[in-house]
Amino acid sequence: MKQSQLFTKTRKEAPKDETAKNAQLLIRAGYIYKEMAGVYSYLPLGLRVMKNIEDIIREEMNIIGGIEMKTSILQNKEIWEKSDRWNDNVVNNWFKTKLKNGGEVGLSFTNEEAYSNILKRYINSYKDLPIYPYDFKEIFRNETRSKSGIMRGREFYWKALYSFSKDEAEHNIFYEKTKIAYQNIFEKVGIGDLTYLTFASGGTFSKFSHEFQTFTEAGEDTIYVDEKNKIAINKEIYNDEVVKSLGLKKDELIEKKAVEVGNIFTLGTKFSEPFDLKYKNNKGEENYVFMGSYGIGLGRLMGTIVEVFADSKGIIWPETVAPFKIHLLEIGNDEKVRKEAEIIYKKLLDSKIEVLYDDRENIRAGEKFADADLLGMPYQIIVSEKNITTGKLELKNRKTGEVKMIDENETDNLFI
RNA sequence: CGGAGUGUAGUAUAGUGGCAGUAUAAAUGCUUUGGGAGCAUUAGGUCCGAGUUCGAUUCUCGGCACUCCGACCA
Repeated sequence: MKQSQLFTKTRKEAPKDETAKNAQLLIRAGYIYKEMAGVYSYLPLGLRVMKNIEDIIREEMNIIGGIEMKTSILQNKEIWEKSDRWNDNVVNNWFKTKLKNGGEVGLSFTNEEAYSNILKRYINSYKDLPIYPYDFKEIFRNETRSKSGIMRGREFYWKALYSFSKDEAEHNIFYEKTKIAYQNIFEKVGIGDLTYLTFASGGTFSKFSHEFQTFTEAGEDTIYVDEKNKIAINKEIYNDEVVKSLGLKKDELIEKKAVEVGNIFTLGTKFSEPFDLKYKNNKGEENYVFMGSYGIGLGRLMGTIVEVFADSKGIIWPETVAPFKIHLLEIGNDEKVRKEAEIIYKKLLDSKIEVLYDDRENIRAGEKFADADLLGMPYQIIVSEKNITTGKLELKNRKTGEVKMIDENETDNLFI
């Protein structure tokens, strides 16, 4: 993409109504636009990051048998009354609205009810199970206080998968698979080393649920970490008994601030009972379906990546999620430079390498460099008069700052 | 939801009961061109409502918005 076609602009100064680093940088760089507290629009660059994250998650979900669908945003009150979660005393952060005929609907706030209700129509026999539907979806929560930029919003985009299994044993097999899938996802988006499987409070059907917590001072959670075994315990359940039951030693645990980027949860029959979600086994006996839920907040994940990698100059995207892999900078107003940059731009496009080409005219070198650092593409290729007279290009690694001089024809195979 | 604070130009900030200033972004011209350039010119602003006052951006009250601390986060 040519940068001259991009309507967003960078800003030097952070907005006064944001203190979270992720929001400050993403707004300054033109990835997101703040609509109101806890509500952000995703601008062209921001959307590209979200889509990259979405693709990584989708791939892993499909590998473990996930099947993508899309549930509605407007939610039927009657369905939520079955699980008693329409009740304001039970759930106090719904966005509810009225239909013209006076009826009430809600903006989807989580997905258990929607899935249980739909799947009841399609699950009859043990032959129908297990199944693992999921969707990517906007979720709305009327938080009394949203904060931390895009890490805790009133409107956010998430992936939620629900597992429908015949029994607990079958459920457990899938549950273990999702742990691996989740760890793969966090590896792929670049925060694997910083992300720990964390034991958190379970529910009726299991002692623990599991969160994936990423170390960052921007996080809202406190966890106790065993770095050797790569597991952690959330402060909310941290006590001697829990430490012991997990085979850990208290004096080997380190306290850390972290953000919950994903969680997996055994639901058991909590929802299949109120929805009367049953199947017949091979003896004709009826049993409740055994459920689990598996969520990842994409905006929160994107914000976490910014928090974790940014430096004083701006954002640093891991290659896998960067809106463009390469930022091609044309330096100086020179016809020869422009022609050379155009050629390289076309070559990169032909090689299917995603490139943002800073073709803006009459912008000084310093400003282009500063913008490129703020925007945070993993590599910058610099074309200038100085470079083309020697037949070389400058390749700069945004993260390390390392600069390599490469031949013009080397661009073909550098980034495959 | 409890507590605290802030609303001034597109953005970031000064300041004042009596003509609202600076930086930056924007527009025009000239110069400049490897780390957010220089000069000149132009355009652009006091969140909304009520009250006090000769006069309110400033003081008072109400509303709205935003931020922070806490609670909540199924």
